[in-house]
Amino acid sequence: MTNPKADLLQGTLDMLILKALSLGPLHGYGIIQRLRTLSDNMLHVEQGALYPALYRIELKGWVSGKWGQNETGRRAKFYKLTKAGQRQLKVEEESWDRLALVVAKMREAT
Amino acid sequence: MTNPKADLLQGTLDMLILKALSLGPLHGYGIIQRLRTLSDNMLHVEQGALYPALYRIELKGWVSGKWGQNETGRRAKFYKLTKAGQRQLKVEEESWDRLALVVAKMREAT
DNA sequence: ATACTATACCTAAAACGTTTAGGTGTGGAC
DNA sequence: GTCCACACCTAAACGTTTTAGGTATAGTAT
Repeated sequence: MTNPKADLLQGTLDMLILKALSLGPLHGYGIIQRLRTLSDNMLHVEQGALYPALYRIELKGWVSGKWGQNETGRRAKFYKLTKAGQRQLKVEEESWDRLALVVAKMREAT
Repeated sequence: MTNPKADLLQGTLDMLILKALSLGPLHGYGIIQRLRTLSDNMLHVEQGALYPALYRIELKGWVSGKWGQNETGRRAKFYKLTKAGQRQLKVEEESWDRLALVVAKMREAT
C-alpha cells in the first residue's frame, strides 16, 4: 500500500496548524511531524511554508510562541493555541465544511 | 435562510470549471452562472479569475474554445471539455477527495 | 434620446501563500 | 570527524486570485 500524496491547497495551512496545536503546544519542527503523523504520512508541509505561516498567525494572535527546550534539551520555540486561535480554528473548519459541501453538491449534478 | 458564502480555495477553480463544462459546452459568462446555480448561490467566481483560468486550461488542452453565439444571438466564446479535460477532471476530483479525507481524519484526532 | 442594467469579453497591478533553495547551529551516531 | 536529524530562519520565484479597470452590444425604462 503506497500513498498517493495529498497536496495542500493554498489557504488550508492555517487551519491545519491550528488543529495540530489544538492537541497541545509544540514547536515548529514538531508541528510538521505531527501533521505528517495525523495524516498518515500523506501531508508534508515544507519548512518554507510553515515558519512564515507561524509568524503570520502569531501576529494575528491565534498562537503565542515562547522559547524553551524539547525533551532532549534542545532549544526550540514552542507555540500554543490562544483563545482567539481556538475560535479561529472553528471558523476555518466551518468554512472548510461549507466549501466541501458545495463541492459535494456540485459533484452530484448531472 | 441566508447563505454564508463559500470562499473559493486557491487551486480548486480548474476543477470547478471542468465540472461545469462536463454538463455541456458553455461560454465564460455562463460558466460563472452555472457554478453559481450548481452551488445554490454560494459560489461567486470573479471574471478576473475565470477568463485567465479558461485561457490557462485551454492551453493545457483540457477545454477547447470556439466563437459562436448564444440563444439570443450575442457573440460569445463557447468552451467544451476535451477528452483530456475529462481525464483531468477525474484527476482533480481524486486529489480533492484525497485532501478531504486527510482533513477529515485529522479532525477526528484528539 | 439617454440612462441604466445585464450580457459578454479582456487585461493589468497587486496581494497572497507556497515552493524552492539557500542559510545557521547543535547534538548524537557511526 | 563526518554525517544525519533536529531546529530555526529568509528570500526569490511562482502561480492563482482579487481588485479594478476597460470595451461593446442589446434590451428596458424614463
